[in-house]
Amino acid sequence: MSELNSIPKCEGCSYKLLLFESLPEKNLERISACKQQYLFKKGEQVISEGDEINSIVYLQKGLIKLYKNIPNGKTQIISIARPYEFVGLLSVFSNSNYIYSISAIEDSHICFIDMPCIKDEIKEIGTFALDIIKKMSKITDDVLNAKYELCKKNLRGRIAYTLLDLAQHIYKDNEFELPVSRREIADLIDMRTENVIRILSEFRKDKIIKINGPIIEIINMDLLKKISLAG
Amino acid sequence: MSELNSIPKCEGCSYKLLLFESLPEKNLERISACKQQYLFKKGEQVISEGDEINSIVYLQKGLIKLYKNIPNGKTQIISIARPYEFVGLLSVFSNSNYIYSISAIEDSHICFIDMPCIKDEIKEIGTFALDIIKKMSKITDDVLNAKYELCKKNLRGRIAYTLLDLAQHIYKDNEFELPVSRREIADLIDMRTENVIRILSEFRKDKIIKINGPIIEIINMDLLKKISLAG
DNA sequence: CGCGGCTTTGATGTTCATCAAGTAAAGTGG
DNA sequence: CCACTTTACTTGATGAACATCAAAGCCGCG
Repeated sequence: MSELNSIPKCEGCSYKLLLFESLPEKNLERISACKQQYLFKKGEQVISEGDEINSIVYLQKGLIKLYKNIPNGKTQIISIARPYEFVGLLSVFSNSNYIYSISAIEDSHICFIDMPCIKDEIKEIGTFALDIIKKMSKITDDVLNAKYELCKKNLRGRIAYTLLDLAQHIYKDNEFELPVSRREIADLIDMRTENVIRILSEFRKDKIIKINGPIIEIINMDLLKKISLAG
Repeated sequence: MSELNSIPKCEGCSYKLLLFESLPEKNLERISACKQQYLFKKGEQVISEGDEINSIVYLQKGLIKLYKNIPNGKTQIISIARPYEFVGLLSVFSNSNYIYSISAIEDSHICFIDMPCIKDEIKEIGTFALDIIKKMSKITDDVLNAKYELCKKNLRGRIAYTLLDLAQHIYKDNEFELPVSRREIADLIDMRTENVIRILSEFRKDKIIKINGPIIEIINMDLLKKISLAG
C-alpha cells in the first residue's frame, strides 16, 4: 500500500456525480479534506475481517474481492467489485467492525473517507442523506437479486452467468483475463473446482468460449446467454 | 382489508423505540398524522408486484410473505417476515414501483407511512436519517447472510435451518404451525416439494421432530442445529 | 531440484430432480 | 348434502446432476 502523492480534489472526481451531487461546494470541500487515497498493488490486503470500521471505502480504479475466512482455513468469496461500487457500503453503518476482508486483485486506487465526516454531512444535508439511502437501497437490491438468481441456477447456468457478468459489467469486453483462480470462482458460486474446470472445458468444446490459460474469450454470446437463463 | 377503527398514536407504538427514537415529539406527531393502519385477513394481498411505492410498510402484528410471480405461473417466495421488520425497507428508496408482492399469511396489522412524510423527516432531522441508514444496513446484512448460508447448505441443512428459524425467530416456540405449504417452503429454499416432504419424514423417523398435520414440534433441538450447521 | 499449489481428466458414489401413482383434504356446483 | 374437481400431501422408482476421490501434468518459488 502506498499513498498517492497527487491527491486529487473531490471536485474533479467522477464519484462526485455518483453520490455527492447534492452536496454544496462547502460540504464537498470538507469531505475532500477528510479522505485518503491509496494505491494497493495486486494481491495486497485492503481490509481484514475484524478491523474497526472508521471510513467508507470506495474503489476508484482496479478490481477487488470481498471474502470471509471460514473455519477450516479456507476462504469464501462474497463478491468481486469493480469501480463505481461502494464496496463497504453494505454493512458499514450497522457494524463497528468489518465482517469480511477485502483485497486487491488488480492494482487499485482506493479512497477512504472518514466515517465521522460522512455522518456529519448526512446529519447536516438532508438531500445527501436521501442520496445515500437511495444508493444503499440500490446496491442491496442488486446484490440480493444476483444472489437469488444464482441460487436457482444449475452449475452450467452459474458459470455462464459469471462469465457474462465479467464480460459485460466488469471488463466490458468479450475477451478478458479471469481475475481469480478456478478454485475461487468455485467458492464464489458455490460449486467445486473440478466442475468449474469441467464446464469451462465443455463450453470450449461447444465453441462457446476460447480458453488460453487465464484468458477467456466469449465467441458465442447468444448461446451463453441462453445457458445462463435456462440454468 | 379493513381500516382499524381505533388508530393508536405513534407515541404509544412499540415501533417508536425501534426507529423513531431520535425524532422529537413535534416530528413524531407529523409522522403519526400521515400514516394509515389496516387489518389484513389471512390470505389477503397487501401489495401487488408493480404497485406504485408511496409509503413505507411495516408489520405490527401477524405474519406476511414477500414473493414474486415468475413466468410459468408459479411464485417464488423471497421471505417470510415477522413483526418488528420493516417489510418494505429493502428497496423502497431505489424503486418507484414494487418488484414483489406481499400477502398476509396470518391476520396482520399493517401500518403504512406516507413516503413523502418520511422523506421530509429524513431531510430535516439528521439523526433520524442516520437511524434509517443504520436500520437498512442491518436488514441488508441479515437478509444477505441468511441467503449466503442457505445457498451453501444441502437439502437437509436447508430444512433444518428453516425449522430453526421458524421456531427461534418467528414463533419463539419449539411447537408451531407451518405457516405455508410444503410447496411454498420448497420455493423459499430452492428445492422440490417432494424433497421437503421426504426430509421432514426422515426427521420424524429420526425423532428430531413430531409432525401432526401442519403442526411441527422440535424434540431434538441439538441434533437439528448440528444438521443445519453441517449442511 | 523438489515442493506445494493450481489445473485437468477420469472413475465412482451420493444427492437430488423428475416421473408416476395414490391418498387425503378442501373447495364447488347441482 | 353428495358427487365432482381440484389442490395438497405422500411414497417409491429412476436417471441426471453433482461431489468426491484419485492421479497426473504444469508452473512458480525457495
